[in-house]
Amino acid sequence: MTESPYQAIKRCIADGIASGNFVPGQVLPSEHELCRSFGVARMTVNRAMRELATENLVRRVPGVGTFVAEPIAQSGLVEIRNIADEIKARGHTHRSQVFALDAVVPPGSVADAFDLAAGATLYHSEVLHFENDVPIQFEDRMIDPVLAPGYLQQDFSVITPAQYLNGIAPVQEVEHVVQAVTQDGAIAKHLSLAPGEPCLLVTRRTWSAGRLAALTKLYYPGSRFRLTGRFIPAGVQWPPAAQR
Amino acid sequence: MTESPYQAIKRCIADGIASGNFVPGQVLPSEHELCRSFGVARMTVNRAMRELATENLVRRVPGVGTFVAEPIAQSGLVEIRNIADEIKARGHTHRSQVFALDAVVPPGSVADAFDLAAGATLYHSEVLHFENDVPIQFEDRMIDPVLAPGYLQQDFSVITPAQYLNGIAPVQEVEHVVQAVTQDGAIAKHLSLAPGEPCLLVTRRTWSAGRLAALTKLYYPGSRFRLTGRFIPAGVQWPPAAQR
DNA sequence: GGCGCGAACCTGTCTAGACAGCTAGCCTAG
DNA sequence: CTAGGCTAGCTGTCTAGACAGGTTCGCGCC
Repeated sequence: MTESPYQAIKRCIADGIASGNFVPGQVLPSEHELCRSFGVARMTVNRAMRELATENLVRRVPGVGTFVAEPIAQSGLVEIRNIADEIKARGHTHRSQVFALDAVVPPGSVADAFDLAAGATLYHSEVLHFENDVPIQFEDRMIDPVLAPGYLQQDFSVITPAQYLNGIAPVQEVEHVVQAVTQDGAIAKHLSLAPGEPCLLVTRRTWSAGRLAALTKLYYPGSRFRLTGRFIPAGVQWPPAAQR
Repeated sequence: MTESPYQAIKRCIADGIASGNFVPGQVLPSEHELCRSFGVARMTVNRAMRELATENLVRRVPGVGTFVAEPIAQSGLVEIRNIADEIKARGHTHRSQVFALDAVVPPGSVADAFDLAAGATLYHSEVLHFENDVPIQFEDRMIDPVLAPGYLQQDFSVITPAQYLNGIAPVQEVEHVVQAVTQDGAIAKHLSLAPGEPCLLVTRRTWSAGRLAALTKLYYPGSRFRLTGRFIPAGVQWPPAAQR
């Protein structure tokens, strides 16, 4: 799969932003300069930059120039996307650190949710995700061993839990509960939360093969994170467009 | 604000799809034909169609043609439900109090989002909703007067803005941005927030007739509120490759 | 010193033509 | 009748040049 020139330009700029060669707010070379650098027509450069702008990687100001956009982390509310993929899609680097990976006997309420016999164990993991070395998500996951027997043998600093699970147990149904909370203790420390800084807590339940598969708590720093969701209601129909 | 040719072509096709003139799966005119119809160069048509493709309104198959996309089936995590209905569904009583209902000249950023001429006004409302006399949501809404001409004449202590709007302007697309924030001032007072208590801020943008219809900020007290959503992932996208 | 004007530069958009890769359908040779 | 090739049509991409509208900044005039 060979890369077309405009894609090469796009990737080049995106890489420069991801690697920190271009700093947020910095002015980028003008289209004219890029034409000369890459030896292509302006329309080709224009398309690359225009697409970067619609992806919110750069901001363009007519008459002034093109600037590296201030990063605003955001994540899909509706879909379950891999946080690593999302970060990479923004042209940033992803890294994760594993704090726990073990089998535990869950508290009664959790055991009930999983319809678990008393004394049975669940697999449990705690992973902190970084975007450009800034902590962005702390993930606390309980998972049914039956559906993910090899869970404890994974290296979650290489593959994310979501990636691994998606491969072996397709998600059938998902429920999200979103709350605004404050945190102290370990989670606040991991996410570098200022005292009293609000924190988004997303509690996600996923069902697979008709049974509860995982119970995940995702903590996001309130000041550096947004959840977004977009959807199109089914069956919309429009009266003829209003003239202006 | 005058519309550029490629935008006119885009809107024309999009309106055709929205109005049902074009049926999902139907072949659209080729770029060549559109060139002749609109009297423009192929690059102009190409840009319009390419953007429609990235917006998932149409699907393009090289060597074959351009087709109206099948509507994306996904139920909203955050559907637009009426807060009054939700509260009543819980068996509680709903009451609301109107703090503002007026026409305002919005700040520049908001005017831009609405694609508004300078100095033009938007309708604006501020309503506080109570569940069993406990404040549960503060709603700050900006809305395009064109789409809701009678907005200012409504009594929003009787009918909620969402109820009214749903009746006159069906929603085409919705975007939610969820953040955890802290508030002070009027909103904190309305919601009886304790100092430093986190607060869920949902910024909702709704599109109707292909244009931004409303920009709504919903504030929920973090300690007394949860946002929940459930959805079933869309199984298969499209079957073009799966065919043979 | 202050003001206004113009030059230089930037992005946004459009044009007319070109080539490449792909597909579907027809048409011919075996 | 079938297999293979040919062709017409489609999208994807690129070019070289053009104009429009906005901003920045310096220079000259008052």
